[in-house]
Amino acid sequence: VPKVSDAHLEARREQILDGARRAFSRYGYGGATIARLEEETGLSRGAIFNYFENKWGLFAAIAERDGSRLRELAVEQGLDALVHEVAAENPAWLGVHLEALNVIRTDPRIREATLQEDEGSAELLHWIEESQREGRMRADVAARDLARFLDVVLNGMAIRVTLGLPLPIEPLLRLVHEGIDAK
Amino acid sequence: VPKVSDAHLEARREQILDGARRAFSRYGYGGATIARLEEETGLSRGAIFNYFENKWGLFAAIAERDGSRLRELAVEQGLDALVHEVAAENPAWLGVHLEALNVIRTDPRIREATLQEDEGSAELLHWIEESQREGRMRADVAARDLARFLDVVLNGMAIRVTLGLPLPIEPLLRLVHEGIDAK
Amino acid sequence: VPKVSDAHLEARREQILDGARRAFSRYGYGGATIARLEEETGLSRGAIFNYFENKWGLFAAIAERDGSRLRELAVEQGLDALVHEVAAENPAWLGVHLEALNVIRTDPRIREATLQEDEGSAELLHWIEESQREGRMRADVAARDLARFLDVVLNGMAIRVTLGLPLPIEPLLRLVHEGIDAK
Amino acid sequence: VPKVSDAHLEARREQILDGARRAFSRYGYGGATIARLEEETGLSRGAIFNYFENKWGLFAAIAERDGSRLRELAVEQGLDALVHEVAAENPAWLGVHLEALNVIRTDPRIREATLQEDEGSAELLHWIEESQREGRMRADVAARDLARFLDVVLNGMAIRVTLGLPLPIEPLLRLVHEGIDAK
DNA sequence: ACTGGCGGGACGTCCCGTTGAT
DNA sequence: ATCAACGGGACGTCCCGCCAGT
Repeated sequence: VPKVSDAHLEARREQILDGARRAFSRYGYGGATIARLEEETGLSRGAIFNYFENKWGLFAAIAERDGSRLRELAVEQGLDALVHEVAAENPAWLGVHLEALNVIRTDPRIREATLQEDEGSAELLHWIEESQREGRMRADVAARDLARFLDVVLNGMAIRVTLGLPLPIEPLLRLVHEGIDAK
Repeated sequence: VPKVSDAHLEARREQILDGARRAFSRYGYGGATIARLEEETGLSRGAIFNYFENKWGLFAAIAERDGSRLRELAVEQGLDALVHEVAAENPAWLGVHLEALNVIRTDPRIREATLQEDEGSAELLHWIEESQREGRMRADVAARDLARFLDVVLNGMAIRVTLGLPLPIEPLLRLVHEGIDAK
Repeated sequence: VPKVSDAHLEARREQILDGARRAFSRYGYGGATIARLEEETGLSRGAIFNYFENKWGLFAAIAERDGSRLRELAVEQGLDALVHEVAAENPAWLGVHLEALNVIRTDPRIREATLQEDEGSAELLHWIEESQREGRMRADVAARDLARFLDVVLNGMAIRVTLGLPLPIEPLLRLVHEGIDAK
Repeated sequence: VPKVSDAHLEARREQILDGARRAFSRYGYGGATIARLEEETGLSRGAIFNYFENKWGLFAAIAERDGSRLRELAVEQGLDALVHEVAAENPAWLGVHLEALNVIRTDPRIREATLQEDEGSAELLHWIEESQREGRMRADVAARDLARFLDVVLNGMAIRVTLGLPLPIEPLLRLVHEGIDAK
């Protein structure tokens, strides 16, 4: 018989995830010390590590969700809405997404482990293929390459947003939709 | 009185910068421990800290050079040549460029210090304006916005390259030049 | 007002002592974490600390019983039967006995507290003196010294048994008897 | 080119070994915290772990030497001299010997790793066999069993000595000799 | 009576940068 | 100019025991 309700447990878990997400986003994985995780979650190490194996387990739980959210949201609500929202809010999961890429890039062990896996979500690809069939996206470029282009743009955009640099949303979307060269 | 020639001193300094660049690129700032810097440079702590104040000073010296190289090279040799070269070589300075952005993003003190500064190089802007005047780039979008779009694309591309993910150079360049929507 | 019978309480207490004895014997005092005590007893922290002040109190309760069992059993059932039994079973209390000696030896506070006390059980001494009077043990060596010799042999034997090293029972008993028996 | 002489390095290493030996002997492996190792060696963590991989590496280096010294000294200087010396001095290596046995007994990983190895030194066995051939030790008991008997006695004696309990040297040697000497 | 969520002290380890020796 | 021994701060983790909850 658990001491507290499952709802409470779940709420605590979310509380930890939310606080840790902020900490990881703001300070990066290495910069998010346990002390900062305590501050940001409002809980002690004892509490945090009661829900997660260790710091890496906590980050992994967050990164797994947030790491692909950029592409998922593009599919769900469309490119334009995504860009508008992200640019306006600079959500913490955007920082976690970038931080996850950092860790993959710089930690030798993690790098080997994760790069084996599938690149990107298949859903983005499906969405593009469907858009091509419906005539909304150009079909003379392979869907896979369109997906990679979008990945490039979204990540590049994420960098500017998380750095707090100005992002000209409308012109950028226009360029993405049309191209930069003079006609 | 120096025992060795100035040329020797300069060579040693470059030796350190080169080795450290590899280390910072591969492991990130935090992951590049002094021990790894020693390995990669082939010199000892004493030598390294004789030329640079501390680890941060060494990184700053490298990052200052490499941080803007992406944009500079775009101006110097054109977008296409840059993309081809970067994708093929994955140069160490590319990793340093991304790592510099990481540090700016995650280290509170650095963040405040650097974001005050001018955003990006003025040279990129000049080059774009010139291209617009010469009719090679579209003029119905502000040069500043074109520059930011290029920044987005180049950084996004850098992420893929440094992660070792496939980058479809020709299609990507085509999309950048034209746009993704069906005509 | 207790909700359960005294018999139940006593049974629970024994359950805890038994499980904890196994844990202390296997892992030592420091290695027997509360988590392992929970596993081994099948009860939770709350239950354990409801019956015992703290981890040390639990160990002390066990060690007090088991610490002198070696000598007690020698008196009760004779040396030969004891050696046979111990070598065959490697009982948990044997490990606790050794672990208690360790703790006394290495914990400064415990050391001072326990070494004041009487060395060994008086019963062993009485038994030896009686054996001497009855002509079963040699009388040309002081009973106190015979007791200490037996203590040495029993502890040394305990080390081999708990380590799982082979113990040649019959030859060993023969050598001991040739030392202590009356001619 | 080393900064300091090899003699200095070797002296430092011995200084660390000596201090750590005292700490391990007095407090046991777990009780010998890094802080206590610093106190006892008079050096900092930086110095200690410059010479040894980690705490376990330091202990292993000491234990490997001291773990078998009891049997070695028995061979080298004879049983009687050994017992006299050990009882009078309670040398730190005696505590390390016992502590090594503790660790082997209680640490699951160490246990598996070490119990595979050969039991005891072959030298003790050779010495006994030679003594048997020369008529100084009884030959009607297998040398291997005599060795194990001696192991039992020496370890049991070590416990009493390290605990600070009185050890009646002459009577004890007399009893042991009546067991092992040739008639 | 019993559970287990949680706080927080202490420990081993990592690693930066100083310093004194070549 | 270069080296490597060394001091010491900070971090992640372990884990004891309290107490709120049932």
